[in-house]
Amino acid sequence: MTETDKSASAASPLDQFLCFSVYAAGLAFNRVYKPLLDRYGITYPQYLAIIALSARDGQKVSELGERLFLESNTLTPLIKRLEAAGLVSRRRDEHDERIVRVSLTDTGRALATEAQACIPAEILKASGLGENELRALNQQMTALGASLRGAV
Amino acid sequence: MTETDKSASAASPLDQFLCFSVYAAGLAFNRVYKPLLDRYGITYPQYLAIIALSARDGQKVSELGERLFLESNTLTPLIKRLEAAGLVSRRRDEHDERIVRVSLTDTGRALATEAQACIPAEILKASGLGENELRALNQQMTALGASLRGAV
DNA sequence: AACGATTAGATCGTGTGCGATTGTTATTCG
DNA sequence: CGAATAACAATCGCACACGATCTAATCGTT
Repeated sequence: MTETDKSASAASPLDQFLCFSVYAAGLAFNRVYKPLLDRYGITYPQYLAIIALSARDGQKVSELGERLFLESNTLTPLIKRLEAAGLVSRRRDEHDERIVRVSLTDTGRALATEAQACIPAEILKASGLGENELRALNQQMTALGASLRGAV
Repeated sequence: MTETDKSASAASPLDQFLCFSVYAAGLAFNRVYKPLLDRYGITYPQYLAIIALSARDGQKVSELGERLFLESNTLTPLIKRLEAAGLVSRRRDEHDERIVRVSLTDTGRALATEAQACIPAEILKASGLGENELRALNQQMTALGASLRGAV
């Protein structure tokens, strides 16, 4: 394993970039999840939104956005697709009509439960990591994200 | 710092997902890069493509795709935008007309040089990591991507 | 030479991300 | 009270990602 390793492709300057390995790992995660999620008819970001909703129902769009690091311009259409699929419901807050609260439907909650029961194990296997390694890497990536976000 | 830490948002099941911390770090990288790249009028994926091209000129679209883990359906429009911006040139291989070879123009090469001179230092700073930590994390993410890709 | 099979890239439709703007509903303050 | 302001979600335009399909060029076999 030297700097002239050709196992996958010739050495590339991209190999030196953490941003690139993160980008590429993100693409790879997406591709591993896709066939698993196709069974449920949802996309990977939709899956993340459902996980976030499974923690607490009736979250505001902006709260969901804080958890997912997304804004209404991305979330509104995504949530509407989940609504069209019958997985979530949207309703205006009765005390503040500016706010839209999102909840899982029974179907959505069942999907969240079922998906969380099968998928994580498959991902763990695909990652090639042990549970402890995965947890450690997760912490580092969480910290990295926090640093990058705070660096503005 | 307990499981009820509320510093950013209440604990979320997403916190347990490596895929999510990677996803969120990817979003965060994108947002750190955006103002830096806006000066050059390019996007983050375009920047990665230019870095990949700076290693070797005249790469095939498919070679570029192997480096970036993308396919022609994504790369063709991206490269055409770079061409429209005057940063790369596209020409058919003279021995095999199916192949399109992509090269940096002088402008594109100058941009690659300049961008690589300023940006990595800013990113290192924003990441909150030391050089060694960054290198170690990069290796782990590269390995993770390789595992996920091979797991199909 | 001629045919089908393979390869390379381009194209199309859908779903994110995101900067910028808009519309509507609360809140603040004169 | 009423006008300015702020907050919230929605909308719009553009640029990725990606499955699916298409076209054109080459290769392999006979």
